[in-house]
Amino acid sequence: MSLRQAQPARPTIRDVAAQAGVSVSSVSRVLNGEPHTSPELHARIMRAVTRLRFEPHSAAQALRSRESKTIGCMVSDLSNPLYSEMINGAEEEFQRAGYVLMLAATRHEEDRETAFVSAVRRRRMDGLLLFAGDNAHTDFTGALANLELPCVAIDREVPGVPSVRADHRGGGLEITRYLIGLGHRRIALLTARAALLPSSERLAGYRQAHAEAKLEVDPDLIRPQTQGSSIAFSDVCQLLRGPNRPTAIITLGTHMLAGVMDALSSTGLRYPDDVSLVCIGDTDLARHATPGISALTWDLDQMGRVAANILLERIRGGDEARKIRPVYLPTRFILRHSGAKPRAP
Amino acid sequence: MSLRQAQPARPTIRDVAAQAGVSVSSVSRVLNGEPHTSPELHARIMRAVTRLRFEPHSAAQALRSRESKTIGCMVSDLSNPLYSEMINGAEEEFQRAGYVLMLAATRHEEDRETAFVSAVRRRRMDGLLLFAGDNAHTDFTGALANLELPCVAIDREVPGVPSVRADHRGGGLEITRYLIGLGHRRIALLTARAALLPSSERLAGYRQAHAEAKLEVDPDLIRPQTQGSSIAFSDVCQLLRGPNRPTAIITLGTHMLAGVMDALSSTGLRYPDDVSLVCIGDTDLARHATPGISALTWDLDQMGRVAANILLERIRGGDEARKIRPVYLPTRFILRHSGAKPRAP
DNA sequence: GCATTTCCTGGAAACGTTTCCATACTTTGT
DNA sequence: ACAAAGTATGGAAACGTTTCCAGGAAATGC
Repeated sequence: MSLRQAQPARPTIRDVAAQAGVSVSSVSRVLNGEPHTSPELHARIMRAVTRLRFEPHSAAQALRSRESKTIGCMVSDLSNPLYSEMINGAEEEFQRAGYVLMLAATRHEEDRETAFVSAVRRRRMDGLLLFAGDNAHTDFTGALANLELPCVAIDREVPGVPSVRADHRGGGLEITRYLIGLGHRRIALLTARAALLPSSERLAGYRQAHAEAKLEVDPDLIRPQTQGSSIAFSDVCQLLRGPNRPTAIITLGTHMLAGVMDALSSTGLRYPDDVSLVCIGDTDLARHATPGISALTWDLDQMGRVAANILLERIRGGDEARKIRPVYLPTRFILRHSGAKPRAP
Repeated sequence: MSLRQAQPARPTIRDVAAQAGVSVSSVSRVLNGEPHTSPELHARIMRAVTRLRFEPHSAAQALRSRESKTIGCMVSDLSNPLYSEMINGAEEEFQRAGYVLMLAATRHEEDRETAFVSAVRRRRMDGLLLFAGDNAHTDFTGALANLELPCVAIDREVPGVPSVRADHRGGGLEITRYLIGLGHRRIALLTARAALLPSSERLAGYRQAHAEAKLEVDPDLIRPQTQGSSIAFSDVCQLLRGPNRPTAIITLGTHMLAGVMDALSSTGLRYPDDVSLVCIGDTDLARHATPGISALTWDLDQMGRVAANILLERIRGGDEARKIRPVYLPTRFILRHSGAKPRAP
């Protein structure tokens, strides 16, 4: 008598075949819906399957058939609502197509990224969905190139990999134009590190708007943030207390708006009178702050779904799977009451 | 010449053995760090492994060794930040232990729940992490009982399954006592459906606080919400416009606070003067609304980690894996300025 | 110096599917 | 009526590991 309780052995396809009095191959054919199976055979086998509560062993299936019905999904941070909403949409599409999602959070560490790529290879996953990540991780993108696996990137540029992106450049352009149009000349930009595609794109839009208006960009006003609200807080305090302070702030990062608002109350300044504000993401905070905060947003759920479907298409090996030109989703600027003309100095 | 490019065959353990001039079993032993392997053998094999870039096929491993190094994770809604933060913590622990997370969003549909349990069985996952779900889904919990698999539930009651729970009862008690202490007698409770454990527990706390103060609970003030902010909005409007309106509102659901705030501005009422407010979750909105909103919260990341480690412990089959008494994590009440004495009627 | 144990290694049988091939039986075309 | 083509089934060989078993070499006990 062993310590570990002997598990009641699970039925195999062989048991089903025996129970139904047919061959193993017939069971496999019926279960996979192949043609050339008679109705009686089908019925007999299905009866045996339900009686024995047979469930095929997917490792065996994967081993033999060389597909795991599994999608890898790599994201820097699962708790970022921007990402989790996209994943939510993508997962729904994968589920519908019979795939299961395998998730890994990389926390922007290249080691974890390569480790996950390794897991993707060993597990023979059928596809890989990549979320925004650091462009500087070239070892990783190199490993990816050798992967020979259907991939789709979301808001990330990887050579040879098709991507789905929000039009962050256009969005950055639009909000900067808006602020410049109000009369602002010193517009601070709080953004994530430029190594992330959305940040660099928005920055490009910001610069373009300045160029159009023949304005110089003061590099001191561009503040890449490595973390969330805490860093934004001190950075903004410094900006606002310094000489020649900005008259508008664009905050382009999850949770960063909170830091900015802290900094405002800490310095005793108010929006929109003292500074104009524009943030990213149509969050509860942006919507319900008083006054409401103008926000740049786009359809996250949709973005996840689009990416998932492109990936599924690639896995199925459709001909159009060849094209790797990025797909762009539009951004939308929600105008609220956090912007005003700058006061005369 | 076939259409599909012939993939360069990946090396198998046999290739490694040939390359190193040893037997397949020796390669397996070395790779799995078993004892009784000489240093030279080890070196020769590792050299062959790196030269060939060998990566074991995990389906084959799973088939033979009967463990998939995979954890299933079932959650109703991935985009709910409460959940995604817990998952984030749990995933980190699993990653550290060499497991990969397989995720499924069930959207509270029992079909999807049972479908995922089936996937868990077919894929021979090593464990299952269950997030808050509908207690009424007894078919599902029944299927779970037959699963014979290490499980841990988070904020969910499943017979025979150990769980990790926040002390929602205590939290509900604390905030209701606080409001009663301020003098409130008509306290509305907006909560998710009572079929979810956190809701029912908080409701119990709410009732207990009333009982302690020898107060009747007006059932009309308890408003289970099926959806997010939109429903809360109309429900609160109705409550506030009706006769004998509540003097305090407890909102216990993600995004529900936003709906309540909409309802307030729509009815022209203000907090804390006209109504006191308490919400769940230390969100950006609660923190930065003016005035700040008192919130009931707990450590989500920690909760995910604790659950993950209990599950890992169970998988390893430790003796103490037997105990299934729930583990409780404390809640914390963050007092801000959304509460005041009710005005004299 | 011989019997026993311990250490290292190789051979081969699983694990549970899918898929190729062969075969017996039908149908179709002429 | 006979060849050819098609349909339904079974047998057996993969797929790539781990693990059991056996056996030779080395170390240990007397």
